[in-house]
Parts: sequence; structure tokens; C-alpha cells
Amino acid sequence: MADTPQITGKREERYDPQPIEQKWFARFEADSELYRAEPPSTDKPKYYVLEMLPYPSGALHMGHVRNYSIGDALARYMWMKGFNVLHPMGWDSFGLPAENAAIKAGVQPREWTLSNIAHMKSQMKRLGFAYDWQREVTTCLPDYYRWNQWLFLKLYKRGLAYRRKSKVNWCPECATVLANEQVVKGCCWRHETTPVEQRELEQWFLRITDYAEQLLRDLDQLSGWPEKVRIMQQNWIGRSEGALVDFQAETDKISVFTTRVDTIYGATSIQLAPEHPLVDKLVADNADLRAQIDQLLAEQHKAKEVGDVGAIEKHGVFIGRYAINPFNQEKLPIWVANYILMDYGTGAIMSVPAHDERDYEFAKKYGLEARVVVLPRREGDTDEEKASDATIPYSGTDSLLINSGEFSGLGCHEAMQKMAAHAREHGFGKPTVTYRLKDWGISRQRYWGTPIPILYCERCGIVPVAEKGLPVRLPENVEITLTGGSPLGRLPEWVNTECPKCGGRARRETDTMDTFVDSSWYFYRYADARNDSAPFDSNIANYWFPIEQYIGGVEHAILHLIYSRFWTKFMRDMGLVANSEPAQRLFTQGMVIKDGAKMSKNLGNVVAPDDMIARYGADATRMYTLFAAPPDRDLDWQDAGVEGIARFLARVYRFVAAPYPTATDAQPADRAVMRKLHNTIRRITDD
RNA sequence: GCCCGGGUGGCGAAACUGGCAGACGCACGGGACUUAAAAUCCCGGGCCCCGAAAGGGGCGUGCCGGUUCAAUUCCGGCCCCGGGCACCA
Repeated sequence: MADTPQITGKREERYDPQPIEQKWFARFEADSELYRAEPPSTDKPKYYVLEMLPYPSGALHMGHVRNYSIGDALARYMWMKGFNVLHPMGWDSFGLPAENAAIKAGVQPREWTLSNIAHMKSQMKRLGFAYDWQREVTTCLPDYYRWNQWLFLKLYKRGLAYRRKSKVNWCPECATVLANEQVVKGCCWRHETTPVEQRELEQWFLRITDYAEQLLRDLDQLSGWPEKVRIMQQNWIGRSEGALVDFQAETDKISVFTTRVDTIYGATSIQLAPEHPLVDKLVADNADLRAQIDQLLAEQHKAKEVGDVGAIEKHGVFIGRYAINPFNQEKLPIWVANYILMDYGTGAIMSVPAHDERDYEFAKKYGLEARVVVLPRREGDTDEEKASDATIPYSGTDSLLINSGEFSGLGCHEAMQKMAAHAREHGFGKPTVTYRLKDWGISRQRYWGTPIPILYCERCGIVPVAEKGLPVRLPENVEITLTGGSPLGRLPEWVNTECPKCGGRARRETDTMDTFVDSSWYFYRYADARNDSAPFDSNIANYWFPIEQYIGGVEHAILHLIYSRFWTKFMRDMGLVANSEPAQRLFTQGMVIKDGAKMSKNLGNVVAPDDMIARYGADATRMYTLFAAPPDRDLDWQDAGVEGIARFLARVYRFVAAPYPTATDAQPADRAVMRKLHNTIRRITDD
């Protein structure tokens, strides 16, 4: 370190972050232009850096500080590199906690939310984050949610929004619907001894499954996303290739989905989900069977509520009916079983005990035959040898078929293709693809959300609100209670309206939208946030998109990041944007951990940013969150670490700021300082 | 059960393409300055053994094995921690 300059500061200056930070805070406040993104006409290359917007829960936590410090460092760096940087911030401000606060503290959700926003915004400013506040987006305000409604109408028009009956969690005590997160061990989170019921309600859905294939395929383009996230999405979409095969049950057809049509000669029964639509008909004349099936259904629901579907003990009943295997005309008994899911495939399976572990377990219990039709392919074995030590259940596919009529002797993969084709030729099936991804149910029987802009007319049925009727405003000063269903439903003056088509009596939809709708496209609004004639101008959006760098927690890897990818593709298809993916690069930062656990109020291991700022200053707090661990890994919080960073900053201050109070003072500085400076710039740039 | 991460000093960690393991920082210890303390500056350090010292030797990146002149890095098998999905037919 021969060239390390001596510290030449003569003044006994102590580094006191408070006045320094106050000075800059005042400067930012006084100059609203400071961090404004320039309009698309600029010559500079553009750079859109985005951090996931927070829910205004009341105060920032260290996870926020970490997330926004990463984004802020990047944004400032790109500014200094001469880019036209867009670095906005907003509030994901609809949602349940506001209603809970209303019930608990008697505050209106709107007031509660807006005052939280004000506080958190002031915290962000105190932390010195460089946001373009001119573009602030607050999702709970009509100037934003009207475009939720507008986009919903577009979805509806394109057939991507539809209504159907669906199961919801219903607490009979609260007389309201619960979100999945509010169901604790099968009971209401408020009424811990009241079992949650499954009720069928008419719900709005978005046809995200229409985009399943694209959402899956385009993951390949997202090379700037963590592989972990891409894999999680891939699993979530859950593409399975297989075949549909129809089994004739007297006058009814039972359609079965299988990924192993090559094992169909080994099928020894048909299994239906308890909720399968044919079940009612097939057991209509048998009250005893009906009761047993209801029992199976109850077991299934219970398991689902407890969240331990995998551990349920397999039960089933033979319903005294048979279906014909179209490949060999064999008569197979029809069972109803508690492990068959209605919401995957067709809700019906062919049971092949010799080649499926679950089927084997079930068959063993009820004495059903396990017939071997696939043999492992092994070098040098004779068929007899293979057959003799075939261990069942065997589910490998590097194998040969036996006892399978004309398909015997084929390899599994070849057999799958030939047999699916055979089924299609003879009209009793076809090759098919199934996804685990389901359509997105967006109805919430809640007050604090975007009203769904739909009317129900006594004569015309479902009538969308006309665009000029937007926004459908959320009424204010509504009494929020637990009982009596959706608060909106109790406002006759709001609910009752006129049908725009026929002028007759109509009722408003009283459900509101899932808040994930709000966050599916908010980042487009930033591009043109004050537009009051469209959600945004397409030309402006096309300049700013795709986002160069998106930063947020990995907990959003699936829901938010799939919904927003879907939403982008929908907007592309309606000509609103040109890009197919919202964000080129995604960075998922690690959690902030303290004493081995995620910081949470319950555990009492929360470190409040305000305390850290008061003690060490915003710079030390921010720098610590950046420095204490690699940004994509969990950060183990240690107060001593912040102290160390504060000392480091004090050293920098003495070294630079005290000897050279202004930039021009640095000019005559000895060569060693400049040398070191440029070395450092080079190294940091390379890193 | 399946799929991802991760496991290196007291701690957070680094090591980019197989080439001096532990950069940088925290904490700690010793020293300087000081009436004193704080602050600051300098020095030290993986573990074990030999040596008064200078110095020398051995071991060491979760565990077991392999490839290689050389392995934190590559290969095979296993253990532990974190996360995601889960009767998905």
C-alpha cells in the first residue's frame, strides 16, 4: 500500500450522519425534478429499474430497506453512467389488512391505508431513495383502479373473463368467504373451533390457462431470471403429455386422462373423484352408497383444509357399475375414491395397480388384481426371467409391453404414441396435454378492492358496465363488519341500478377483484402515470418496456410473476404493448433473518429501520443491507455489523469529505488520491 | 416422495476457466496516542505439533471414495440445513 495517501484532514471533524442526511433530504424535497425520468425523446439509452411495490402495512421493515437499497444503488449507478433511468415507486394498497384494521380500530380502510402510505413514503424519503415521485401509483385510488376495470372489460370482451360456480371457503360464523390464508387447520382464523365449509358461489375467472403453453414456452427467453424461479413456474404450470380415453359405462361415457396409456391393458378398475359429475347419476338409486361417497368427499375436504392431501388414507367404494376398456373390451368395476381429484385431468382415472404406486396401494387394500403389462428391459434376460422377477409396482418407461394385444413387444414410448393414435382412429380417445395451472379466480367477497364492473339485469343477464361509466367507484364510509356478507351487498343505493341495455332493474356485482390484479400491470402505469384517458400511452410504454431489472422477494416467484406475465401477453394480444414479457432480468433478494428466523412481529425479532437511522444514519443502514451478505442470499442481521459500517463511513468521511470539503478542493490533491480513486472506479465497474 | 439452493476460520464471506484456501469486512487480542476514557492509527490471527526465537512439520473447504502433477472447484455415493411442489393419474 505504498501509494496509500496519508489522511491529511486537519480538522477534528466527526462524522455525524444526521446533519449530512438532513441536508440532502432537504435538497431532494426542494427539487422534484431531481430524479425524474426524461421523456422518450431523449438521446440517452433508457433503463427501467423496478422494485416490487410494497403493501402499505404501516411501516417499512428491513426487507423493504434491503429491496429498495439494491434498486436504488442500481438506479443511481445507471444515472451516473448516463442512462435515462426510470425508477418509480407506488403502493399495492387494496387488501384485507385495511378491513381488519377497520373492524379492530374503527378506522375507515381508506384513511388507514392513506395514512400508512404517508408514513412509509416519509420513511423512504428519509432513507434517501431516489424515486420519481411524479409517477407514484396508488392502486386503491380511482385514477388507478378504473383502469383495472377497463382492462377487465377488455378481458371480458375477449372471452378471457368468465363466470362460473366454484368452491369457496365459507365461515358460517362470519357469514363470509375466507381467503385460503385465513383457513387455519380447517377452521376459521377468528373462530378456531368453527370448521370452514366449502360453498359453491358464482365467481369470476380469468382464462390464464389459455396462455399456459406460452407462459411455459417463453420461460426459455427469460435468461435473465433466476433458474430457480423459472423452474418453480414450470412446475406450477405443470404440463403433462398423455391421452384421453373414453370408457363406456352403459349409456354414459367416462373420459379418463392418463400419462401412461401404454399400461392400459393392465387397468383393472376405473376410479372416479367423489365430485365427478357422473357419480350422482350412477348412484342415484342407492342412498347407502350416496352416504359412503359423501363420507369420501368429507375426508377429501378435510385433508385439503389441513393442507395434507398426500397423507390421507386411501378409501373407496365399488358402486356396482362397470365400464368397458375400449382396447380389450374388458369390463372394469367402477369405484369412487377419496384420492382422486376432480380438479385435475378429468376427475377419473384408469387404475393400473401393477404400474402405479397409488393404484397398487389401493388395489392391495381392496383385493383388486395387479396385472403386469410392462417389463423392465434388461440386457440378456429372457422373457420368462423378466416376468419372474418383475417387482410391482413398476413404473419405469425404459421397458417393453407384454399382454397388450397387438401392442405387445413395443417399447413404452412408442406404445404411448401408437395407442393414443389408435384411440383417435377409433373415436374413443386422443393424445392430449394437461396443465396443472388453473384459471385464476379473481372474485373476492370483500369491500377493500376494485369493484368488478358488471351488472346483473333481470332481463339481459350479465351486462358489462359501459366504459364511460368507469370508474365504478368504491363507496366510502361503509360499515365494515364480519357478519352479513360483502359490505357492498348491504348498500341498496349502490347495488341497485339501471340496466344500460334495457333500462330495467339491475344489480351491481358486489364482489371486488383479487389484489393480484392490481399488481399484474402497475409497472406499465408508471410509464405514463397521470394519463386520464387510457391506462397508459402505448408509445410511451413501448419505449420503457421491457423492464431492464426487476427486483423483489422470491416469495412472489409464482403468483405475482405468473399473473403479470399473463397480463403482459393479454395486453400484447390486444395491441396495447409490443413486448411479450414484462421484465428482462429478475433479481430475487434474500430474506432478512435475525437469530435464525425471519423477522416477524410474532417472534419479536424485528429491527425497525427508524431505530437504525436514528442511531447510525440512513447511509450506514442501507450500506449494511447491501454489504452484509450477497444480495441474493439471506442476510443474518447483526446490530454490530451496522456499527461497523458506520465506522467505515466515518473513515471515508475523514479521508475524503473533511480534507476536501468541495469537489474542486480535490483537484490539487496528490496524485495518489486520484490514482486510488480511478483504480476503485475501475474495480467497482468491473464487479 | 420429486425439484431447486446451500454447507469454507469465532462471525458475514472470497477464491471468475482445476493452480499459493480464507481476499474484504465484523468481532477479538496486542501496541501507539491520551492524565484517563472514547474516538483514531498500527500490528496479529484456520487448527494441531516441534522450537527460547528465527523457523519447521502435519492436518484442513459437511462425510466416504475416485480422477488428476494439482480438487472448495470435476465424477460416484451419502449426511445435514433452507426453500418450492406434492395422491397431478
